[in-house]
Amino acid sequence: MKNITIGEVAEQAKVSKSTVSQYLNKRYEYMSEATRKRIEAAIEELNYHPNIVARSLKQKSTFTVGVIVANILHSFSTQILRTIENDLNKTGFHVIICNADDQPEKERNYIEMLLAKQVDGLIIFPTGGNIDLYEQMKKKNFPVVFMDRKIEELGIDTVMLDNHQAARMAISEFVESDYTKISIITTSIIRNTSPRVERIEGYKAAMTEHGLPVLPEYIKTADAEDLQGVLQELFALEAPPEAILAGNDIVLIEVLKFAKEHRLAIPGDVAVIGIDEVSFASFYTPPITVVAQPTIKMANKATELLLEQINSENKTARTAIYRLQPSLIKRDSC
Amino acid sequence: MKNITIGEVAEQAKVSKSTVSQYLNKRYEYMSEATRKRIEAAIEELNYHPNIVARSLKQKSTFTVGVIVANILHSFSTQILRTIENDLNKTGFHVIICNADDQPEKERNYIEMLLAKQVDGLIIFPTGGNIDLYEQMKKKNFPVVFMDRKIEELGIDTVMLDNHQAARMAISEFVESDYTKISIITTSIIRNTSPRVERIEGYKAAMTEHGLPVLPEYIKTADAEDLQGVLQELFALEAPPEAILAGNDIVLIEVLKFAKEHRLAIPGDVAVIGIDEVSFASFYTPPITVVAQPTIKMANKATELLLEQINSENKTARTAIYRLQPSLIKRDSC
DNA sequence: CTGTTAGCGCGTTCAT
DNA sequence: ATGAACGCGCTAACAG
Repeated sequence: MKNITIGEVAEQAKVSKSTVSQYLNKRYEYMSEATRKRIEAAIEELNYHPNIVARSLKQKSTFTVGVIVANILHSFSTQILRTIENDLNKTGFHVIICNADDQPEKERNYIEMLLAKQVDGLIIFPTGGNIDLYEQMKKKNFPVVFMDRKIEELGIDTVMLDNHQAARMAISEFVESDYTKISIITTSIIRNTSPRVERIEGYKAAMTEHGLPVLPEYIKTADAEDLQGVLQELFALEAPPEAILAGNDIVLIEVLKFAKEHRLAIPGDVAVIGIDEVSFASFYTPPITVVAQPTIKMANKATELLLEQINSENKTARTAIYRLQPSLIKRDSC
Repeated sequence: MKNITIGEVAEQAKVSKSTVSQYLNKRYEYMSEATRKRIEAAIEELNYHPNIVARSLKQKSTFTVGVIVANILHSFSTQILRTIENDLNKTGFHVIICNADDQPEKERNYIEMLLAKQVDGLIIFPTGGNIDLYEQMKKKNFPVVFMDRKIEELGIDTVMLDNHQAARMAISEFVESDYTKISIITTSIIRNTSPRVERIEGYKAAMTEHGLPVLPEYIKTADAEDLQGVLQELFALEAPPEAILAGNDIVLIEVLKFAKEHRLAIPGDVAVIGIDEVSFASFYTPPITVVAQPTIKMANKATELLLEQINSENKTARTAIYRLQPSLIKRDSC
């Protein structure tokens, strides 16, 4: 019923605890063949498994990292999560997944709990609402990497999309197809998260470059539940947009719903490009053109950076923001 | 740089460690207002946070549970995961997520590691390949609940869909629309997982009830990458099916791809019903009829059962299989 | 009300 | 080659 300990193994094998410990840590150099066999047998017989918690207490390493996503509803998050989990497990780490739900208070809680649990590192999609905590970890040299969003002036490794480029690619694509009335819609969160801001900036820059006017009424931001209303407004305009850039998968879905309900032909009545690849893009009618994030590469990079931090003693770790390039997947919605 | 301990707080506050411990555990009944304040101040000043690992070592509880999904690629898994995480976090538990990738060896590894890490309980989508481990946990009275798949004769709490009913609902729907040549396609895994088997059984039973022949060539099972081939075969038949029941979201996607590529009109050339709700079902062209699993309820039930087990000392826990009912979401693909 | 003491399970010198 | 003893950070009697 109860868990057996190293002591009981030692007893069973007629040796001392430390000898068993040696064995467990594969330091059998100074150990007779005979005792080794005995220990092996004892472990087998008792079905002994070392208590990692106790080991962690001593060794200061739990082989566990925490991942805090801003919002688990985005397909982007789950894709990233999937490959982080995969990468990290290969290295023998477990990952505790937490969903901050875009709420800084939740994020704060998670960070504190995870630190108290002595995780070896953290990958965070920061809400931006806990600068003090971020700074504290940075100062303590605790392994952290940010994903998707950057927090300026903090010097924390960050991997994110080249959002400017993502917006540009989409706009160029629209322009090539001779659309000029182009709208961008993003989901809003209270804080000005960098992806949202940057995508809008990129949109503006690209529009200007193409000699197109930047009209505020074409730039929309709303919570998921208000998206239909926003779309109503957009199409009630005197000059409704001919093309919509959906800032993420959730927006894209709402746009497609709207188009369906209002019998707007894509791309006839309105062209659409989404940021973030979605499961149905390739076989939708029409197939949806999309600017895809290199989620696998991003996740790989993040775990790589984190492991580097975890395994390096030197505090002179140079930090950087890694911007990965999006790719346009041309299909027929534009 | 280093973490501060309860000892340093005690020192700072001029009391003993145990008094600080009392304070931390909110047992300030027998503590002078003054010392309480001092401790509070010391904690604040030192920015002290208790080391949960050390606490766990003593208390035998890590407030962490592990969830091992069979295959994280299924939307069903991620939906379940999402609400388990949510439910459990409300109760102060963290969740370590592992993806067994349908490989029993991986599952075995995860179970052993998680147990060694002293998690308080496990929710498993069992591969079925580690009966000995399951039995062992059961015997030790270790909190476990199975999700989605049952392992017979083990007496472990299990929450799963009424798969028979799911298949029946779909078949009835097809029959009501006068389809008679009905095929079912599922993804295969080496082991005979119960959902797959039960859905096929349900299909057969329903077909028979409706006086329809059960044709082996209409019952297909394949890995995701072979699904297109299977569909080829199906439509190369002398009497190709008029309707397809897709056993899960992955199959559904492949069916829709196939239909698109081969210009098969839905439901004109082939009617389709999927098991598992998908993000695009409601606004696809045509909107896809689907048998949805009550994922939220299932996850709620699982965490409820797990917490019950964790919080109960009595080993007379009666166990059961909880079958939740699917619901048909009628749309236009059939 | 507060301090002393003794573990929790394991790893690590330091002797032997 | 092996064992005794101590410490990791915290909790829990038990004194006082």
